[in-house]
Amino acid sequence: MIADQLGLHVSTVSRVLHAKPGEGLRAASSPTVERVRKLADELGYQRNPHAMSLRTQRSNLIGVLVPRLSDVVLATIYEGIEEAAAESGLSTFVTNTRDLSDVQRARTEMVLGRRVDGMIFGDAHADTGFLDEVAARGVPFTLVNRRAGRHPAVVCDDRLGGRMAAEHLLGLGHEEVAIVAGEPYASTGIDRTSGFVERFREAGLPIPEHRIVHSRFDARGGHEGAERLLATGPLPSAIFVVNDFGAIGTIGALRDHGLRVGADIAVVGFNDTPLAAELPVPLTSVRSPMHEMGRRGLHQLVRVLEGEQGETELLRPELIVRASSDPELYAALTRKTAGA
Amino acid sequence: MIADQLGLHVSTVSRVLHAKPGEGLRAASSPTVERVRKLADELGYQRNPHAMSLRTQRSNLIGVLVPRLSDVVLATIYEGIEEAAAESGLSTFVTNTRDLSDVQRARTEMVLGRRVDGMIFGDAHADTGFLDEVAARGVPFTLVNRRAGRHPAVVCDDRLGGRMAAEHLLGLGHEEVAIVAGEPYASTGIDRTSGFVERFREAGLPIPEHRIVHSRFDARGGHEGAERLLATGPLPSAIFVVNDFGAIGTIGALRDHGLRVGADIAVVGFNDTPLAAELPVPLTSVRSPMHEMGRRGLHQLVRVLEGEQGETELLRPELIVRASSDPELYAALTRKTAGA
DNA sequence: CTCAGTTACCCAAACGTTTGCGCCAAACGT
DNA sequence: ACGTTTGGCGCAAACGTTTGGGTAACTGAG
Repeated sequence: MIADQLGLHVSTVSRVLHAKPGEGLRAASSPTVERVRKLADELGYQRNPHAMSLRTQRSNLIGVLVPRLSDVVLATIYEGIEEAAAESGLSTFVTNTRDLSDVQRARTEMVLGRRVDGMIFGDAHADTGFLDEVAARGVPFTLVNRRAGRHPAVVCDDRLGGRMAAEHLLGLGHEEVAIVAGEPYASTGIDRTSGFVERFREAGLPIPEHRIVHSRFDARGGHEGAERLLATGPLPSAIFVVNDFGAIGTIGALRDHGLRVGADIAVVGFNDTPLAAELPVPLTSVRSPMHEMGRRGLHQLVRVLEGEQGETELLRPELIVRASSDPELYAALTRKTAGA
Repeated sequence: MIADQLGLHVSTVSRVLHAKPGEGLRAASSPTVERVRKLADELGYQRNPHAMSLRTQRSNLIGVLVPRLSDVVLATIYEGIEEAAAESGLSTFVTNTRDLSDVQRARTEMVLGRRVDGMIFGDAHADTGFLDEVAARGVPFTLVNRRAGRHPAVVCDDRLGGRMAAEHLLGLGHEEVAIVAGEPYASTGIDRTSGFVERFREAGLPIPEHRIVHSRFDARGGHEGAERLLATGPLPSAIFVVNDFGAIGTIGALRDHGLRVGADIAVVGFNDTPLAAELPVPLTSVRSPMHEMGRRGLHQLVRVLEGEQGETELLRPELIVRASSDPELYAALTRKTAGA
């Protein structure tokens, strides 16, 4: 640090530059403080984070694991995390695990090897074995996107979201419905499905097993899931797909089968991704506050780092009705097209 | 390091553990080497990266700036970067700049403050002022996604991609075409547009100014761009949108105007995002090798870090024809629907 | 004038590595 | 038997901070 080339000791400079306003009052005399501050930003001084981390055993780094960043849902959540982290003076480290357990393990070790202060998992599996281990090692972490076990998590109230979708379709008179349920290890898919199923059961319309198929979370997954659904038994009048990308794939499959979404069959997605509204037949979707989820997740982690108990938060979803399920909106849409 | 609690000096252990195979032969005797190695992974030893970075002045960290990670194009490029980085023993630090110059500056300082070894910019602006400054400061970096000035960059051959789109539409007999050209500061939009324009000019069909509108790169941007296009003058028979998300927005706008994509008007996008194929009317798109672009970008940076000269690479695009522009494919599509 | 109580600093250890240098002993050459 | 090489390792400095513990000089009370 060249800053002590104005005759001061490095420790004095350190105190001046990094004393918390609450404590460092007796750091130095105000003239010295001025001199130091001045020279510091004249030289564009930035403290060396490695030296600091080494000394303080704190890196101000946090590691984030997600299944795929190219999934807009996770990317948006991560944007929230990063934004909140920056506000708290933390930096984040994000990496893909493709939802593979061994990659999760490997990347976790990697990230921990970088001496992060804490972690955020966006790719928790329902089988909590791995997370339990991590917790047992004393690593501070929180979950976002998916919950698992009793670990603190910030997620959408997915069960409620599923119920909302069900409520909507029930209100439209649908009785034969099917679900593209996502991966069986993801709480998002599980909870959304069970909320949906639950509401239909309450309405006296239990959904048979073969009307529920699992699938990957991307467009291809939704496509394949829908194909399997269409291959077996009579056509449902509506399909609930637990994520928008999957819904888009499902729409593609329906199109391949000559079915018009919104007219021949209703489709409801989840997350209300920005694309939902722009689709040729706009997609009804349950909106989840993804960005906010990331922000809250980071805040929870900060709490944990401060020694408090992490809490689980359920964020409220909201149903956005569009033409893919609402006959009136669909009619309005085709009216415009016909009029052209 | 507790590992020297078997009687060895820390320096010896250090040598044993991190000698490059090429040189460290005289590090220690093979029995000692064994003992050290054994204890090391018994204890799960991981070297402290902060201490190491402090000592060696190398962090093995690289900073990545992108406009938005929630744009699947950038997210995919980043996945490539991260994958290649992991293979090279590097870790990456990614952050959004929302394409705002002051955020770019601020985040760059932040990232540099973290003492990264180099940077990758995915958000270069055509105005190279900022990048020139960074280069002048001696920061090693490469560009991906967009090129700018003479700085080494790995990008799609966007001009060629634009020509391909033009060629395709010319082949189909289109004469009145329009362009939703993206942000005016992004080389992607600029080059794709100019390639397209160039090819049409060569065919004796210059495209008038008012048929080219700028737009944001997201779905809303494409929507608004198309609206402006539709508000002025006679309808074109085809629209080239410089990115898929924008194309989806454009499709939404066309739908709002009662136009059937593929029948009343052709649309061609760019990037061949996974959604393109799944749209109700599948989208013709110029595929760009996004993942590979990220990988190559990282490799270029590694080269620069090794003191070599960074090179600019143009990756080959590929035209994927689908129903949104091809009458036959569109007919096949509606035939299926009608047949249901 | 003395002495306690500030005020404004400096000192030095410690964080965990890396690395040039040097030392000892064994091996080697003649 | 006596230099010389070399294998195997230890020493200590250095990287840039933070932080508990000083210690002078100054201040004001008695």
